[in-house]
This record gives sequence, C-alpha cells and structure tokens, in this order.
Amino acid sequence: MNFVPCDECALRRMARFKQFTLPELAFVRNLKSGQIDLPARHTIIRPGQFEGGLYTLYSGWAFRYRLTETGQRQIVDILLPGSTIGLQQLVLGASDSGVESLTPVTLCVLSGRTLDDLYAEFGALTGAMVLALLEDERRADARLALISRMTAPERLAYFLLELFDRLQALGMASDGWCYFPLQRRHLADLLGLSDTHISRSMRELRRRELASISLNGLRIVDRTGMSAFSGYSLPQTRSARLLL
Amino acid sequence: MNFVPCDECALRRMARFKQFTLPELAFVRNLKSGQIDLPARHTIIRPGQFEGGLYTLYSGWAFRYRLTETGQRQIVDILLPGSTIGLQQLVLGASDSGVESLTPVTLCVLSGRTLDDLYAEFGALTGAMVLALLEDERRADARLALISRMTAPERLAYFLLELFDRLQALGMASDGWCYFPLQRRHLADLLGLSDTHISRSMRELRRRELASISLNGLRIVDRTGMSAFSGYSLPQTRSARLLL
DNA sequence: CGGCTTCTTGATCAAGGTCAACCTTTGTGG
DNA sequence: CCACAAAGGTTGACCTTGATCAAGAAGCCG
Repeated sequence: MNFVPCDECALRRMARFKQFTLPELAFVRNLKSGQIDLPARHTIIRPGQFEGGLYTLYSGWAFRYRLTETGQRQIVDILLPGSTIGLQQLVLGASDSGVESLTPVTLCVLSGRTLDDLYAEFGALTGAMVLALLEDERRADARLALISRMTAPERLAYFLLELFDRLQALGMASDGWCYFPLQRRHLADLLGLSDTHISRSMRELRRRELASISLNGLRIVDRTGMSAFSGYSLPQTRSARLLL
Repeated sequence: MNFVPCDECALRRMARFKQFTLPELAFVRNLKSGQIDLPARHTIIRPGQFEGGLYTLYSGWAFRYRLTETGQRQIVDILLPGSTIGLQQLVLGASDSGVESLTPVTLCVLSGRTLDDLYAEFGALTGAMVLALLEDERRADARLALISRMTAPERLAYFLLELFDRLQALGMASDGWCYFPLQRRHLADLLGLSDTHISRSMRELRRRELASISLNGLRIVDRTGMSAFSGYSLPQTRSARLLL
C-alpha cells in the first residue's frame, strides 16, 4: 500500500476514534516512521519476544495469542484496524503473547520517541489511552467467562500460586503460608467450576502434596511442584503499580 | 480504622508501588476525602451500577465479578490492598462488574477532582496508570486460558456477535454480513474448544437459523435470536479509542 | 489430475456437572 | 456449657458436554 500520511488516515475520520487537535496530530505524524505490508499468516511478534516495535494496525486482521506450557495456542484477542500492537512489551518489558496476521496487513510503524515523551507532552492523550485500555480489559473480562483449557486441578493450582505471589509481594504471606478467606463457592465462580469439583481438585492437590487449605489458611507445600503442575511462573516485570 | 493520612500510608512504602514526588503526593492527599470501613460480604459496587465513587482498597480482601444472563456469577478478579475500585465505571460510564468484600475492608474514598484533572496535572502519573492497567489486562489474559461457563454453541454465538459489532463500528460490515478470515482452528483456539466441536457448534447455529459461515463470509441471520441465545448485547460506552 | 489443507460427520471416552446424602464447623439461645 | 440449627465441606452415583480418533467429502492449489 502507498504511504498514508496521518492527516489522510482513513481510520482517523471515524467517529469511533478520538479526534485529535492539530498539535496532537502533528505529534502522532512525527511518531510514524514508516509503513509495512505483510502477507497473511505472518508472525508480527513472537511470543516471549522482549524487544520489538510499536505498530498500529492500519488495515487487515490479526490476532494476539499465548502458548500454554503444553504448547497449546490460546488466542486472546482479534485485532482489527486501529488496534495498537506491541504496547504490552514496550510498557511491561516482556510479553508472553505473540501476534500473527490473518489476512494481508498494513502496519504503521511508530518509533523514535519513547512513551514517556508521549505522556509528558499530552496529558489528555494518555487519558484516552487509559480509556482504550480499560475498554480492552473489559472485553477481556467478558471473554473470561468463555474460555477454558486446563483441567480443574491445574486451574486451581495456577490460581492459588498466582494469588500467593501477589500476597507475598504485598508482604501478606510468609514462608509458604497465607491467610485465605475464599470459600469453595468463590473458587468455583472464579475458575468456572462447580463447588463440588473444587473439593475434588483440592483433594488432588493434597494427595500430590502440593498445597492445602485449612483453617482460613492456604499452605503451599511444594512450590516447585505447584509451578510444574500448573505451568505458572512468576512474571518478571519492572513495573511499579500506581497507588492513588 | 483511624484515619490514615496519605503520608503515613503503609502501602505507599512498599517497593511494589510507584514512589511519588512531593507535589504528586500532595495531589493524592488532596484527592482523599475520607475513609470507610465495611464488614465482610458487603456489596461495594452493584453490577450494572452507573454512578459510584472511586476508592482505593487500603486493607482487606474483595472481589470483582459479573453476572451472566443466566444469573451465574463469574468472579473476574481478586482485589488486594492497593487495588483501585470503581475506575471502570468512572472512565467507561457504565460497568457490568460488581465488587464485594471478602473480609472486613477499609476503603480510601477519592473524590472532588475528576480524572481529567489528574491527567492534566500529572503526565507521568497517567503513565504509571497505563502501566497498571496493562498489567491487569495481562493477568486477565493469562486467566482467559482458564475459565469457562457457557456451552460451546453459546460461546461461539457470543464471540461471533461481539466481533460482528466491532466490525460494524469500523464500517467493515453491512446488513448482517461481513468478511470472515478465521478458520475453525482459530475459533477453536479462541474459545478453548476443539476444531471438530466448532464444526458441530456452527451446525447448531445454522440449524437454529441464527448465523452461518461460508465463502470467507459471516452471515448473521437472526441478530435478536443470536443475542438471546448467547446473552451478548452491545455495550454502550461513550468512549473514543486512541489511535496512535 | 493428484496432493494439499480444511471441513464434516460418526463412534468412543473422559472430565466435570448435578443431585443427594452425610459430615464438620460455626454460631446462637437457653 | 450444651443443644440444636445453619452453613459450609466432602464423598459417591450417574449423566452431559465436549475431546479424541478416524474416515470421508470438499475445496484449492500445483
């Protein structure tokens, strides 16, 4: 496709997108350093890749996916024109999701400036970005109710380990033990299982001597085992959360 | 709990959170208008609620959930100290997720200023916010691979309808028809099903005269029927996405 | 016209849901 | 301090949903 200057961007005219002021537009135009055409079925970002560009999908379809420990593919989102690609690894450092084209695509390549420049220059812009992110998150939330892949005991182990790590990061867990107020019903609604099957799964984790819940407390007996069993491992991000 | 001034906030000292500069801290202190203590099992935000406050969870556990059409509960996230509560409906206007306490909790009430003030005043702050959001989204992504609730044909109908609406918003669909490059395999990986079962589910949708896929095209035959069958309805947000 | 990949359909099997009974813990009033 | 009720947890029996395996049909190139 011929080079499309941002001023003539077909997408930008749609009501669905934030209308930019002139200086904002100038800023974005400056950001755009090129354009790439890729065929269908082409890998745009490999899962696990650290460094990579920041793109806007100008035309065509793509999808974002992750690979499970067992090598299965879980598609996480369908990307349509207007989607930003590569923001996750740019901001979070690493990304375990990859992106692949479904049709021939045209990408706008954004570069030269860092995101910090962007934040500093346009407060309102970042506002819109937060909004876009929240919207995506909500869609992800909605889809949460739809997906499955691992067996019940694995899901449970995964969740318990993830939660335990969050608590540990907050100083709310010590040496394989933490307070645990969730009941079977909560775990069931969380993992999309029945409460009776949560019982069975907990028994399985106990039997394997991985973890157990008792007296409002969670005990991680074998962290390595849990990790291996569930495929969960600590994400290493250099992030600092915002505390309002 | 006694009133905790932001300067003495126990959470704020943790490495996990962004360290504020003095003026930033002053801004946040100004934002905090009060503090609430609530018992366990208390509804903090009702699902579907439009107006509501913005809170920070200071101590205790809570969870965020949505209700499916059939009245089932899907817990979407466990909220721990430091989590922001109510940002979704503040920014997106409506929120279909509710929040309920698991233990007695203490909430910091943020008010007086709008988010726009916040964006305008602190560019870097919003940067951190974007980061936090992306982090959450990623967690949601990771959990995506874990959940399930509806039957296969329902999931499929839900997804097709959601996608169709996104395309329509982009002007890429017309009158019940759109181009559709995804194959069975993609749908399977997206919905956590086997490709053979996608075939069966498609047949079911065809049999019910709801939708069909043929010749790289998706036809929504009975939109109302699809909506009723899958429980999907257009989210009405006043949002404008950011197009970089 | 083969030789691909993709789609469809059938048969079989396992994971997990549902229902029901029973056990354990916690809480409450006498 | 006990008795009883109510809520939560465990276990078993049975059945539904969807995975897996396999064979055939349809497209889609070269």
